[in-house]
Amino acid sequence: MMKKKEHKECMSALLPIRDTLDVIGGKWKILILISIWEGNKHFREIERSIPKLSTKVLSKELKDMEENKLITRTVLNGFPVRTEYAPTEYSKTLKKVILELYNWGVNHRKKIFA
Amino acid sequence: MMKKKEHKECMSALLPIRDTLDVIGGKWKILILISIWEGNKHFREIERSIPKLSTKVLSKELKDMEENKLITRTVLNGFPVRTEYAPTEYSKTLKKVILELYNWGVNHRKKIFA
DNA sequence: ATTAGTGATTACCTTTTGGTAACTGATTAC
DNA sequence: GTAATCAGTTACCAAAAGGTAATCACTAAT
Repeated sequence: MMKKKEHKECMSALLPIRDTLDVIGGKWKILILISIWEGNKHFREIERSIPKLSTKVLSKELKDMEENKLITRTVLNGFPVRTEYAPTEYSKTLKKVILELYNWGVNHRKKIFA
Repeated sequence: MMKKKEHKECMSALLPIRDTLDVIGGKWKILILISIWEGNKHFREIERSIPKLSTKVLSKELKDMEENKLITRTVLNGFPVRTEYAPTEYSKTLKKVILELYNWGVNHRKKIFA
C-alpha cells in the first residue's frame, strides 16, 4: 500500500470570497459604482466619467450590477429617452469592503515602492 | 458655444484599490495564499491542495506573490531539490481584507438567493 | 546508465475578455 | 425630412488568460 502524500485541502469557505470578487472585481465595477455614488445617473454621464470605458462593457457591467442589487434602473419616457441608474441602500454595504481594499492598497504601494 | 455636459470625474484614489485587486484578485491568488497559510510548503503540495490548478498558473502566481512580498521562496539542496514557500508576516495584513470579502460574500449569497 | 521525484518552463491551442465601429429606435428641434 | 441626442445592441476582430502536454535540470537510488 502506498501511503498517500499529505497535504491540507483548503477549499471550504472560499465561495463567498469568490462571490465578492465576482461582484466588485474586474477592471470597471468599482469605478462604475463610485461614479454612480458620486451622483452620475445616466448612461452617457457614467460613460463619460470613466475614461476608456466602452459602451459595450458599461452596458454589461450595469446589467450585472442590477442583478446583484447594487443599482436600480429606471426608464423615463420623454425627450431623448433617459434611463436613470441609482445606487441601492444595499450597495452601501460595500463601502466598508472597498475601504479595506483602498487602505491595504495605499500601504502596499509604500511597501513595494520603498 | 456648446455648454459642456456636466459629469463628475471620479478616478482619483482608484489606483490603490486596483493595486489590491491585482494582488489578491483573480481565480487563484487567495486560494494559494490560504493554502500556504494552512501549512503547505512545497510546490507539489500546494498544487495538490487546490483542485484544477495547473503547474503553469501556480508557477506564475507564486512569482507574483513573491514580488508582492506575500511569500518567501527558499531552495533547499538535497534529495530531490525542494523549494519551500512560506508566508511573510506582511501577508497577514491581508487577513482583515480577506475577512471583509468573506463576510460580505456570505451576506450577499443570502441576499441574492433569498 | 536508467529511473524516479521535484520544481519548474515552453510550445501549442482554446476560451474568455475587451475594444471599435456601425447601427437601431425613439423623440424633438429646425 | 434632416440632424442630433440618448440608450443601448450587434458584428467583427485583437489581446489576454488559461489549460495540456512535453521537456528540462538536478539529484539520488538501483
